[in-house]
Order: sequence, then C-alpha cells, then structure tokens
Amino acid sequence: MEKCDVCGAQCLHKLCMHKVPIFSSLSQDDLTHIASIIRHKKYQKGETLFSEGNRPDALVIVNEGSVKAFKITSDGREQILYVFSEGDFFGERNLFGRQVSAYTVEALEPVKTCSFTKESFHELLHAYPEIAIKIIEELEERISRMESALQSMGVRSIDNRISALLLDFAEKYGTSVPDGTLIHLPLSREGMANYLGVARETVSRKLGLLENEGIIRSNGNKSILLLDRSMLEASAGKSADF
Amino acid sequence: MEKCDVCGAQCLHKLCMHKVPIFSSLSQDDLTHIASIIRHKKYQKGETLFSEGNRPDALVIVNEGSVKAFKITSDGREQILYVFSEGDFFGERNLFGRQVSAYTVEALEPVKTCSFTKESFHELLHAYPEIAIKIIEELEERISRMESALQSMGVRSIDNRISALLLDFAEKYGTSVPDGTLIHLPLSREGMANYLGVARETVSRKLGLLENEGIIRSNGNKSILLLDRSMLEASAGKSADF
DNA sequence: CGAGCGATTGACGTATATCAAAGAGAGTGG
DNA sequence: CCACTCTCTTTGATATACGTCAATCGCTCG
Repeated sequence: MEKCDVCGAQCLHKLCMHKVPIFSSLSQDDLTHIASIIRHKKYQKGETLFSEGNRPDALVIVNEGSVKAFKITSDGREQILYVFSEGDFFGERNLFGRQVSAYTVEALEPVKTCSFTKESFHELLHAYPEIAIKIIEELEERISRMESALQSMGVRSIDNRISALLLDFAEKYGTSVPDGTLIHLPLSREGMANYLGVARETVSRKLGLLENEGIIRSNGNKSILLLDRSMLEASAGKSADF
Repeated sequence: MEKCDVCGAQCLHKLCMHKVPIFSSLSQDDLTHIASIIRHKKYQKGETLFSEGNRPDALVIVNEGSVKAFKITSDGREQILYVFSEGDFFGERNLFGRQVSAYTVEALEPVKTCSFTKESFHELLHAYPEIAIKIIEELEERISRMESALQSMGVRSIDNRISALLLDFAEKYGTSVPDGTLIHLPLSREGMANYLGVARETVSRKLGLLENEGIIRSNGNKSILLLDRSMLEASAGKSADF
C-alpha cells in the first residue's frame, strides 16, 4: 500500500474516502472533517465481518484486501453474491431501514476496512444531501450488475458463465504482462463454483478445457494467465454479460 | 378499478402516487401539486413500453395491469428480470445517470401508467429531498429481492425455484378462497420458463408433479389453486427465498 | 364448430452433479 | 533441507435431471 506523501499517517483516514465515488463531490475540507469520524478495523483471512441475520449498524468500505458476501442456501450450499474489494462498500442496507443483514461477509485475505456508524452517516447525509444522489447512482450500478448476473444465470451454458467470470476478474484483478493478462484470483476453485452455482469439479474441468484450447494458462491455484481475450469473449457470448 | 369517492376524475392523478411508497412522506397538498405534472398512458397487451438500449427519460409507475421486463440473452432466449404490477415503478435508472435502459418492458395485459419526465422529477427531488431517501430504501428492497433470486438461481434444484415462484405469485396475485389460495398468473407457462431460465416443457412437467401430489390444482392456463401452502414451502426449501 | 396457439406428454441425448480416488501445493516439524 | 500431512484440485466413472425434438391434446376465440 502506497503512502500518501502529503499528510503522513493521518492520511490513512482519507484514503478510503478517495476510493469511493460516494464522496467524489466533496471538497478536501469536507473530506478532512469526515475522516475524523471514520473507524478502522483489520481482519484476517477467514474472519467474519458480520453474519446473515445480524443487525450491523455501519457502512463498511474495503480499504485493502477483498471479502466475499454469501448466503447459505436451503440445501446447505454457500451461494456467493458479491466479491467486494478495494473501494467497494457494503452494509448500506442497514443504514436506513430496520433490515437485518441479508448475507454473511467473510475476509478472503487480510483485510483493512473503514466504517461509519449509522449515526455519523446520518449526520453526513444531512450535511451533504448530494451524497444521497451518489448513493442512488451507486445502487443503480449495482442493480445493473445484478441484472446482468441474473441474466447470465438464466443462460443454460456453464461455459458462458465461467468465461464471463474470468473476464470480470481480468478487469478487476488483472495486470498486463507480455503474454496477456495475469489474473490474481480472489476466489479458489471452490469459491468460483459457489459464485456460479455449479460443482467444484465442473469449474476444474471447464478451466482445463480452456487451457487445452490455449485460451488461458493456469498458474497454480492463485492466478491464471489470460492469453486470448477475444476467444474468451466469444466463449462468453458476444454480448457483454456480467 | 375502484373510483375515488372524494375527488372524482381528477383523482386518477393521485391514485398512482398513493400506491408508491416513494411519496408516502408527503402531505396531501404536496401530492396535489405533484399530480399536476404526471403524464398518463395506456398500453395494450403485448405493447412495448420501451426497449433495451433506448434512452427513455421518465419514471414510470404502473397504475393498473402488469408488465414484464426482460433482456435477450446471447443465445436468443428471453430472460425475464421483473414482473411489475400495480404500484411498482421502473425507469428510474435513466433519471440520474446517462445510462440507457438495460431491458425491454412489455405489457402482459392492458396497462395504465403514470409517468414523470426526467425534468419534472428533478424538480421534485429538489423540492422534496426526503424522496431521495425513500428511493434508496426502495432500491435496497429491490436489491434484496434480486439477491434472493440470485441465490435461488444458484440452487441446483428446479423444483425449489418453481415452488418459490408460486409462493411469490401467491403473495402478489393470490386471493383467499375456501379451498386455499387462488393465484391469477401474470405469466404464461412460457413466461414462467423465461423467468426461471428453464424450458417451457420443464415447467409443465413440474407443475404436473405438484398437481399429482395434491399441492396445487391447475385451473386452465391462467390460474392455479394453491391447496397446500406448507407443502409448497417445504418444497421451496424451508428458508424463504424469493 | 373449426382454426390456431399454447400446453402437455413422450422419447431420447447430453451436460453436469455426484461419488471416488489420485495428484499437487503449501505449510509444518523433524 | 527434506519428508509428511493437510487441504485444495484434478481426473475418471457413473447416474440423472433437464433440454430438445416431435406429436398430441385442449383451450379460446372467432
């Protein structure tokens, strides 16, 4: 993590705010004020940030690392709904309504978060009403992604969905290297399976196929090298789902 | 549709507002003012309200009837994302961002709508900022439902999903009768199939099974009598998805 | 009453889940 | 530094649920 060269240690408080679009309309002074009411937390891999059915009263911003949000289905499987990483926020559900959390959130690696309490967030909204619009836009964005995901789930072919997932990961977690794009996978094979709603073994087999076709190269369990993006896009179905 | 007994024909303008929670915090005077900027439209069954990729600039409230919102998947199927009926609204996506519509909306039966133009809605937001919070709550609600739907899609068993869909319909479109709950189906078998992302024939077969088990009684193509709700809930998986 | 469209039923093939066993990494302790 | 173990992944064999194709049925509406 890079150090801010203007404000030193205190700057950590502002970093997370700079990462979320919600606050993009505010001035530096406003941000400084907001920074003072932020709480910080660290979690280790596997730790639970909060559980389905709990009533957490905070908006949480991921500052470093990544987390998964999942529900347990009636047949006992884990259905992953989101992978949140740097700059994403969650828990907003609980800031307005009386609702309890709809999912469990667990750290996929060491994670640092910034959070607002419900109260301080309400103050914030009162002081800066334009934030509400930003939140609506962000929620719209999220709904849009979910609609695409739902559409993808409706598509029968598992191939499409795996390819679409890889493209999605490539965008979020990929770095350009000479041979193509190196994707640092936030999820294990099992995690990907739980995200896609398929069996672990199926993910292995499909990735194996893609590797045989020369589209990807598996690189241990933690990363994948994407060699031929256009082939993958074709395999994901020409229209950009996910 | 029942006539309002206080204000006569003019009242139609307010009816739709009374149906949506967005405006629940406003006074009668405010509502009267708002009513003056509402536009009304009628559509016949099968008519398209707007198409995927269009750039409609209105918030639309369904006042009577129901509509489906769907995308066409890369393999040419129609994936239904929502069924909106009396009191639901859509098109809000386009009011803030520069986004185009993510889906096509089509009338499932004769439909009457109320709509705001983008401009008048912005005025409204400016005049009544509390509406923004209501919208956020409504979006949260919608996200919550989509998360459940995503979870259901992830569940392998089609039985679960069909049962969950019937329960959902029972709640929205059901009326109590001596033998149980009579569900007026908004969608045809094919529509249900496109909603669930399965084949038409599979829906038929599964409904046939449920009928053999005495859980439902099919009543033509337009309605279903739900005889044993608890059995259906069991079949949907005990936790309330959908 | 007849025509037409949607729904049902049946036969069949295939994709994916499941079960089972073997293989590869990553971390631990000798 | 190497062997051991634990966990995650891969691979294989088998079963099954669902999709597809095709034929028949039965409403609904003219």
